[in-house]
Parts: sequence; C-alpha cells; structure tokens
Amino acid sequence: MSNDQQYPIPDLAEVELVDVLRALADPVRLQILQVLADGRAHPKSQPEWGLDLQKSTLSHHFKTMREAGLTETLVDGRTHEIRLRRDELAVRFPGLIDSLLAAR
Amino acid sequence: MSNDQQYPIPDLAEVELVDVLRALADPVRLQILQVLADGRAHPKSQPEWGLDLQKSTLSHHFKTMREAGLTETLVDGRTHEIRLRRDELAVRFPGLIDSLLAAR
DNA sequence: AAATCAGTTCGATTAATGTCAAACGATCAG
DNA sequence: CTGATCGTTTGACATTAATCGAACTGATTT
Repeated sequence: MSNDQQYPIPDLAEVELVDVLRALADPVRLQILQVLADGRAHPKSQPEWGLDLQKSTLSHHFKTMREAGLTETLVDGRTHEIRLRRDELAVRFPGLIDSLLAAR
Repeated sequence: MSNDQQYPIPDLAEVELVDVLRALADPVRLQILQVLADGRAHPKSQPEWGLDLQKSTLSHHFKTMREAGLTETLVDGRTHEIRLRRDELAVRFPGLIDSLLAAR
C-alpha cells in the first residue's frame, strides 16, 4: 500500500486565523512554506529544505504546520511527503497564502 | 502643538514578513488590527479595543505592533492615537493586510 | 503649586516555544 | 533474523513572550 494519508489534519472550518499566523510566524516554517509553494509533495528528508536542523526539530515543525491546517502528510512505507493544502486554504482564507508567497 | 508623530517607526523596506507575522500571531493584536481596519486613528485608551487588559499590557501590544511596522502613533498632549500604516503595508506586502482583514 | 490624568517602563511571574540528543517504532535490505 | 534507515516521541534546556502591578514621566487641570 502507498500514499495513504494517515496523519490527522484539522478541518479548516475549525482553524482560526491566529492559528495559521502562529504556525507561520517562524523563519523555519516560512521557509518550508516557500518550498511547498510549487504545489508538489516534498519528502520530509533533511536535504530538501535548506535548513541546518536536526531531524527531530524538523519533525516538530512539520507537526506544527500540519496541526495548523497548512499541510497534509502522505505516507509511503517509511518515507513521508508533505503537501500544502493550498486549495482548501484559499477557500478558508482567501488571498492569504498567495500574499505570503508573493512577499519577499 | 499637536499630532506630531514622535514614536519611532521602522522603514517597511527593512521589515521582514516574519516580523509582521509574529506581531499578528496573537489574538489581542489581531483584535487591535480589526479595530484599525476602518482606516482611522484610534485613541489608545482602554475602552476603545474591547479587551480586558491592564493599560501596561495594552501599551506592550501597541509597542509590538509599532515596532513591527504595522502602526504609527500620533501624539497630542498626553493622549495618543494609533493608525494602521495600510498604504505602506500594501506596497511592501501586497494583499496581506486585506486578506487578514477579510478572514473570519 | 498640587493634584490628576494618559501612557510608558520596569521587575517579577508564568506559560509557550525552539532546539537538541537519546530512545523508540516501523519499514526495508541483506 | 539482523542491521540499517526514516521519522516520531520524549525529556531537558534556554529563550522568548504575555501579563500584571508598581513606579515613573510628562501634560493638563484646579
């Protein structure tokens, strides 16, 4: 079996703006967001993100973003990928992700 | 003399997105932002904001927002007003403030 | 001049957060 | 089966941040 989503993600209807902002008010997670901007799924492996962090720290940031409704996880064997929930976010918070990704 | 702006505000060119997000990733300051959404200057006095906080706490939040580039202060004698730097913010972070104010 | 008022600053307390290392669980390779 | 790999969880530590009350500053009023 592969690509089953099996980490719990919140319904965006229950996510508040302040939750999303808290999740993104961190340089590491903002960098992760930028990488995810291409709309594709990215492996959780360290080299992917251009960040000099331990894997446990990275794992913490992934969890934070997922619980804030920003990402979903795709599990395939022992590797994981994450994807930005861009369409759903655009419905819940129109224009927000776009403006964040456009900022330099 | 009145309405001289005399609290230092940063040049938005030097403000990073993460600074703005940190400043807004708080329910109190998000509420203040909503009040400022009408574009007018609002007095710092407590009844204005619908928040049950001591004045020293409110003062802390105003300072945080000002230093993040979100607001400017207008001093008139012993009373102060603050205003959202909306036009400048729209140039530096296009669409961001609008999407935040539209979120429910 | 003295009292009052608006707002800031300071110090203390408490809670939340980012980071790492170590241990753990599950999957895959030999 | 054994060992390596991917990622999570846990616990510890240090830092940041929100809040309050008290003291303070400067402006206004009496």
